[in-house]
Amino acid sequence: MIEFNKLDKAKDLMAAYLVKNNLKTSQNRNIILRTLINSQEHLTSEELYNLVKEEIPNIGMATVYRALRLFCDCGIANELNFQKSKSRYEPLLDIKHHDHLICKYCSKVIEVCDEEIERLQEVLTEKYDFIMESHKLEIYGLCKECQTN
Amino acid sequence: MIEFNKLDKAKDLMAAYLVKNNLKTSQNRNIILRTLINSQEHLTSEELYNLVKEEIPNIGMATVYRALRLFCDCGIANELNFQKSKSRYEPLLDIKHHDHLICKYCSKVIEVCDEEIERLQEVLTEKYDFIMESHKLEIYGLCKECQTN
DNA sequence: GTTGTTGCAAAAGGTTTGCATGTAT
DNA sequence: ATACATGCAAACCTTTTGCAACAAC
Repeated sequence: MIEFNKLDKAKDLMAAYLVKNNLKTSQNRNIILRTLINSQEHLTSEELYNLVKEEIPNIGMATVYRALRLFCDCGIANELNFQKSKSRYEPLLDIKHHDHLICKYCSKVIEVCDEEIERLQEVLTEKYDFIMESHKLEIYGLCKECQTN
Repeated sequence: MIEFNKLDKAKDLMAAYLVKNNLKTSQNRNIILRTLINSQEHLTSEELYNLVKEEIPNIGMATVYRALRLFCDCGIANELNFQKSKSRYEPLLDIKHHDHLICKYCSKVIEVCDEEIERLQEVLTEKYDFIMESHKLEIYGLCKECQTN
């Protein structure tokens, strides 16, 4: 059984995008990409910046932002806006659309998927002659662990 | 048939909140409240500020922000964050929880409600032993009118 | 050699806060 | 008379941008 390698797939996606847009490869961007993909969390730009800084001490915040925008354009990452004025980013590879349960107390994010809700959303939008391009469902509350505290 | 008066209800809610927290009434805040409630749109703070300015030319932006925070604390209004770094506010009175269809082209917001989706969200959260406190469903796409353009 | 990438600093954009003054109780 | 509300300006925080130096092709 061959283990699927997310990072390689991300690199391929990015390489194709770079070629298509006449952009150049860069060491820094590759490291930012690896750091984002290997982290299983939904990082803020600042968290990602701090992680990357361990490897590239003099990296600039702007470089991280520019890389993140490029990853979103490639389809490698997704920008999430759970709360005002602080974006988080999630790798997008080979995951179906999913929703988020967000714990208000520990800030943990649980990814969930419900086919029936997805289907009903389509029915709902059709009722309004609305063409759905994307959607997000966020449920805020108290996770299992925080309930005991 | 007596028409339900949203503004009066909002005023009552606010009055109770002010008393409970030893706050004072204010002319400006009342005008901001009326302007918000009477507008049926999802205003940004700036849009609200500009509307209020017609009545109180020298009103400050800070006053609008302070009022909006208070309205949210009262349960009179709800802060929406459809896109990064620009909040919109909707009056909350006597409306059931609802979701939003947001047109990416004309920025129109359609309020919708689907009981079945609401119910399935409860089932979903129970599956994860998650206690839901609030949730939001936002569907982005192309509204009926924009499809013909 | 040309052009994209980077770090830095400055700017931008939305929101909040400090402070002296005004206003409600 | 006390303490909250206000307008103004400055501060704040996240994100973007201009620019000269650097790196990839």
